[in-house]
Amino acid sequence: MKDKIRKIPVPVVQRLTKYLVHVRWLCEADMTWASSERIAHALGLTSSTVRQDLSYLDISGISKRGYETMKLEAVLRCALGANKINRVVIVGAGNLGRALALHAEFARRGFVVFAIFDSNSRLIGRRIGKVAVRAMHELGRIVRKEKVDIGIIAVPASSAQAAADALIANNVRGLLNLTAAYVRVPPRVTVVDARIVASLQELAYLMKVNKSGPKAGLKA
Amino acid sequence: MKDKIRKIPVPVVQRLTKYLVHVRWLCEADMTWASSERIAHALGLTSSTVRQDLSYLDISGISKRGYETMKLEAVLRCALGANKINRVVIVGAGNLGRALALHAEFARRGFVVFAIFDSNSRLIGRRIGKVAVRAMHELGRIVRKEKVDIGIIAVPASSAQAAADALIANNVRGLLNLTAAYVRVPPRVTVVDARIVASLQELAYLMKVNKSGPKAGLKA
DNA sequence: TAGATTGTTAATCGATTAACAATC
DNA sequence: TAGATTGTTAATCGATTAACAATC
Repeated sequence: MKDKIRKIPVPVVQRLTKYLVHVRWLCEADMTWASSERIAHALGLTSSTVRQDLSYLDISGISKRGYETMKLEAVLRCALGANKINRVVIVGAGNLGRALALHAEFARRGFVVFAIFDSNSRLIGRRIGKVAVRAMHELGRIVRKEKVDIGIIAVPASSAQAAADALIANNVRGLLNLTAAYVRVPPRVTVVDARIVASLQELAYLMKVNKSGPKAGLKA
Repeated sequence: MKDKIRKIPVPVVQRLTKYLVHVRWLCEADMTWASSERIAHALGLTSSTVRQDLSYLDISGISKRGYETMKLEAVLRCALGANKINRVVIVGAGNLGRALALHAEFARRGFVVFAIFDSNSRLIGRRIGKVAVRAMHELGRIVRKEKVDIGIIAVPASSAQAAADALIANNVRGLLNLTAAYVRVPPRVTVVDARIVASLQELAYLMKVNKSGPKAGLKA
């Protein structure tokens, strides 16, 4: 049982999100124990990687049994901050922005969408699930009032930096960038890119390479 | 001028997609030359990384000037296979699937959506942009007829594996997985995950760490 | 020419894998 | 007990950064 909370490397954090999904499923299926080998197999990893990763968490496994799934789920949620409610706004009410606003998975994982903004006046007022599209000039007021931490950027790439700047000016501390653009931010702000077209391009490249050269592309 | 085409590491491929976006913009702005230092600065990288990355491509820069943007765009497109048209289908006509089917950026980047499938009979026949939602039992016929290479999985996580299996059985060689589920595939098939909720969780974690400890989270 | 910038090699840094003693 | 499985250390592997001679 380790107690120092070491800073977890990014690749490990990315895998922890996968463990959480899988372990949640194991719990639902009433599996009370899971060995590193079984988890690894289920997610295309090695047991060594799994044990190394879980060693960042405040949990101990037991020889011959493995890890207790309920406890593992709890410590994963805790480490990832998945217990906390994260207050989110979406900028851009195009197809993607609207889809995300309606995405039930978000709320289920603790990401609550408080508002969606767009600069197109024809969209203003339109209801998207529980929220209505608002004008950009309302962004500051609402973000501050609702104490929003996270902004999702779903505007055209050419407006991405402007959207980021508006969010940052109103104390948003994290951005999820869905555009192809690179977004500059000050050090206190964290950005994660989730660029679907870039992922498709990566896929196309890997497929090209995989054509003759065997060995699958298990990644991300 | 190197001519051997080395296999490009995944982190490099991911950056190449960013260079392509940026260089396209430089071309449009009539910048004919760009140094590694300028590119690096624009994308939050070091010039060393940029030069190292570009050394995988069939291009030479010139001292004191840098790289010719038009030529760089061309070799990037070529290396990533971005000249080729990629034939795509989407499985799942929920909010996310529909948004992607309408996403103009796809077509512009050479990813043409040939069909969208759903198991919900109430959605069948509904038009989404240029395509209509089809029943799952039509998937095999259409994927084969249109020689589709790539399947985008936008179904609920619990159906992800079934969707993948259906696609793979019909010779699709690449999958973009938008669900939280882990998808098993044979070695000839390549998978890239683009899980938005996982990205949000990663963001939430990095924000937590970034709270006190300074030094920005520039990543992905 | 002098100075800027490339291309590449070597050094550093970090992540993954292997191995194995401890333990249930 | 014997065998399975953990936790951790050490070895390997790969990616990033630094440095610098070559060159325009």
